[in-house]
Amino acid sequence: MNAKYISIYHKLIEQIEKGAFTVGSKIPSEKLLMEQFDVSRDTIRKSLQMLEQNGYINKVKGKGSFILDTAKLNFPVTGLISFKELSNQIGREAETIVEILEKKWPSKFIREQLEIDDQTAIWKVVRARKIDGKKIILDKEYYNSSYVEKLSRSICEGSIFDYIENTLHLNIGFAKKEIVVQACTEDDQKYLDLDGYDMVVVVNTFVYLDDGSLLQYGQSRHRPDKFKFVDFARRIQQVNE
Amino acid sequence: MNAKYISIYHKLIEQIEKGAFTVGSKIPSEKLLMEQFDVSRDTIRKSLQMLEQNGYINKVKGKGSFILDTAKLNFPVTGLISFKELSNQIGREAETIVEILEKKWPSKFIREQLEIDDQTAIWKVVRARKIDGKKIILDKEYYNSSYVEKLSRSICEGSIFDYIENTLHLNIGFAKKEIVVQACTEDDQKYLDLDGYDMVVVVNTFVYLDDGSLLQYGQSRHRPDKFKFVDFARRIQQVNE
DNA sequence: ACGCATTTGTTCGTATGTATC
DNA sequence: CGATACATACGAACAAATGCG
Repeated sequence: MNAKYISIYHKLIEQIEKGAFTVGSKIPSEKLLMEQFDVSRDTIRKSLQMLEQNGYINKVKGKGSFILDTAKLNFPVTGLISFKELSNQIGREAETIVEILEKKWPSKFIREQLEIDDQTAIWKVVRARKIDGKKIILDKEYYNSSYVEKLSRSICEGSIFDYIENTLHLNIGFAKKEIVVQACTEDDQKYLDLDGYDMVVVVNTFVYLDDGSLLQYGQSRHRPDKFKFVDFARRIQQVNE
Repeated sequence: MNAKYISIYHKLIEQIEKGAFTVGSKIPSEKLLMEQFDVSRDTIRKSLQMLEQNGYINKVKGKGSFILDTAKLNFPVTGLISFKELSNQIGREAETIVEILEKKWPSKFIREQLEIDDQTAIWKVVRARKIDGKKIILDKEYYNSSYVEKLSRSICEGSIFDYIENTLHLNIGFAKKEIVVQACTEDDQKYLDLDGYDMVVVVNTFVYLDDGSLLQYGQSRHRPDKFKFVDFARRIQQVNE
């Protein structure tokens, strides 16, 4: 079903995570991989480019592609990842409590964030996230109901993204996140176990569909001592002329 | 000097930022761009892929490539960018005060972070960053002296990265950043105008050279109300099999 | 210092698949 | 259905960096 280069990308990740190559060592050359997978160089290069962009390898001209220490780089937190995927990865007991679920008309603030008029209803979802018995994240999300017509409590207890992608068959395209720190609000105190902290880390998120339309605005509010964001970045190519 | 696709990438950015295309509109098709720049489709596609990855456009199969609202997406903060580049971009009066500059033997903590032994000297640089008259960022950086032999006060007052790339001709490859929030330390109180805040946002950074060797470990400590981090992410391709 | 083999980087060409309109 | 536009895949050639003898 998938493109060859994507399936090779996943196969290589599997090998890397299995420890088939030691950290700092070279992976087979493009020529060898071509033969192993019986594909063209173009296809292998696309797979390797994905590995490079996602921080698995570092390519050096004339030398080869080297495995990076993904454990040390504390992967992956950059990018779009849902709370459910995250809790699966960290392997800790996590629980989601749906505090509010309602379809309503948008306030001025939400109209501005979602770029809609007052004739477009929205779904408002507020969920507290419990890890190791403490409520440390408060997620407030607003969905454009033109794209998500119906939401239920049971969907919200699982992964809304799962529902959007696999049931509604909408394709998430990209997202913008903004991280700031704010004084905590009454809602934070009401829904979170703040443990004395008077500030929260706020991650504002705008999620767009494949075709560029704005699906969701969300605020993820974290207790400061439990927040961590990891980013992997490559140096942007410079102009030499 | 540069590769064609990189120079076309920069030319297209220039056009986009000049407002040659309106937000939400299509840019010329790959076929047209091929003719305009007189290059192959492969070259154009590489340029467009870079634009897409850096959040300038959104490509939709069968439709075209659409301009994203880069102003709204609040560019660019993701990725590697030095304080000097940043202050140029935001266009505010910014000043750097070099508080500490010394070559010394590494502590145990720094040895672990930089993955060196106690025979490798390090450069320690502490700089306060003043914006609009207030010291709001404290940068503590440690460089492996095997790569950076000499540092001077005047270099530190400008951009150390400039010096590393343009004078030492070392190529920065990639970096890992980690964002956390911590209680402020004595140093924070000593060097920053904290304005009553008792927490700081800490960005831990590991900067690697082209060949994968670790050049720098740094802590960038920010007053919480003045901190903002923006991230642009694309949905990672899923397995469909 | 030099040439040669290896490896990745860039560019071109061509063909076919798939989504949109 | 046909035209357009982007996606995937293969092949080929040369450039540039590296390592070795």
